[in-house]
Amino acid sequence: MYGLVDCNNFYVSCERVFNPLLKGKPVIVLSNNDGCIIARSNEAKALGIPMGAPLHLYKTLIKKNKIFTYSSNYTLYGDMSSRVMSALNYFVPNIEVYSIDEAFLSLKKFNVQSLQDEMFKIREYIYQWTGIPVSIGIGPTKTLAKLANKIAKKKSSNGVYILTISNQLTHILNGMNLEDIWGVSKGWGDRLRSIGINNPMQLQQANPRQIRTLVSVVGERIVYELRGESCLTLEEVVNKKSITVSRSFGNMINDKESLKKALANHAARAAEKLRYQDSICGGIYIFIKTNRFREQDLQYSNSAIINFDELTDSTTIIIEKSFKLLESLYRSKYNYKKIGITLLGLRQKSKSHLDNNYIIQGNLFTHKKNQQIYMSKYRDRMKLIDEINTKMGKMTIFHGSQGMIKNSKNIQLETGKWQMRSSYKSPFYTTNWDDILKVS
DNA sequence: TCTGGGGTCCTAGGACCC
DNA sequence: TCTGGGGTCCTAGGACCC
Repeated sequence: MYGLVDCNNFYVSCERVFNPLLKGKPVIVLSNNDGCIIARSNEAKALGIPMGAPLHLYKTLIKKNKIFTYSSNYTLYGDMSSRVMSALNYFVPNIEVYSIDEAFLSLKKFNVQSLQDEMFKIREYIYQWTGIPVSIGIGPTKTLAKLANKIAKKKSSNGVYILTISNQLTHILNGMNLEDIWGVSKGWGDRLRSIGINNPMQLQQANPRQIRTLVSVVGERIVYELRGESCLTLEEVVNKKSITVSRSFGNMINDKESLKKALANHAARAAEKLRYQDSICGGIYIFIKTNRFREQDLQYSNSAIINFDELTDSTTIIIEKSFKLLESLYRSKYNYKKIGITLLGLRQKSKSHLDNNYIIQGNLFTHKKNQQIYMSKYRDRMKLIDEINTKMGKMTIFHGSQGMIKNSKNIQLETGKWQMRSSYKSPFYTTNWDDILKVS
């Protein structure tokens, strides 16, 4: 079973820890520059304030109802987040920190009978230790755990809900909207409805292949996950694959020097984050934008990428290269609202010794029309492939020509274990070789 | 007048290789 | 000289998430 722990109204709850008078009162937290409303207490939600709403549209409502309003304090929220996560980790050894306020749990080692009591206990302790209230949803797949969490948030559940494959699930899926399912947006919901799939139950019963043609392998996975067949595994790896720092300006900016100043700051912050996770980057991406909400203004949005000759974590180099890109993007006739930088091609610094440990290069599994797995090119792979296929039994994992092997990195011998990157072409995949053997 | 910031993954298609 | 089939690598753009 999987669990999903979600902090209730996280940013608001953080503010409440340090100001208990806010309990029971309507509270909202604002984005950078106090532009948008990005967190709401239940009381504020009840007053009809939507997520992400621009503040200026709700000024009168806020005044009238005496809603407590806070600028965001990300340092505080980040710190509270790590407290919650380590408290959680104390009870559950295998967790995936999914976002600042959410974590997936692997509950394989827990006794199913006592699961509910255990979860109530964990919830209680987290509140005691951190002051943050959480909801816990449990299900046989990540997608169903997500769904269970939604139900756990309702008053009648007392913060914990366990979802199993049962008539109850059928009932629940029938009564929900497609968009209540993790991974289904309004866009996909519309596409699904256009072929007569109107609720999650109908999606669960749909032909996976048909869903795939409509919304890609990602949608196909959702179908299986709703059936209780796990396609998504716990990803405990923490390192980011890209790092972005961007901000909107309070006032619009026209001159190049001010843009450079902002960009240098963002680049320095990004490089800091990069070093913090002990990585080096292979290139950068820069973008600038005018204010898209001012339709009367001339609009301009542009970006550029540069790949470095050598991987680096040096602030000076990153700033220097970002200035070069800015030169190519800057046009003096526009007023700019936003600028940002993304570091690309991240690699683990301390693991770079693995580069010498390639065992196999090239394509391993290929999906042939006759559904067979075969070896593509090199004779000396044959033995190994045979062995792998034997162990895997009936389970076939295949992939297309891309992605699986980037720089021959998909299979590495590390501390005596086979590890494998995910297969993008099969709805079932795992990143852990042990899991593959277990499944087979 | 005022509208956030930071991520991941998948697909299509071009260039190139055997 | 002509041709077919298969594989790799890379990027842009478009989805989705919190």
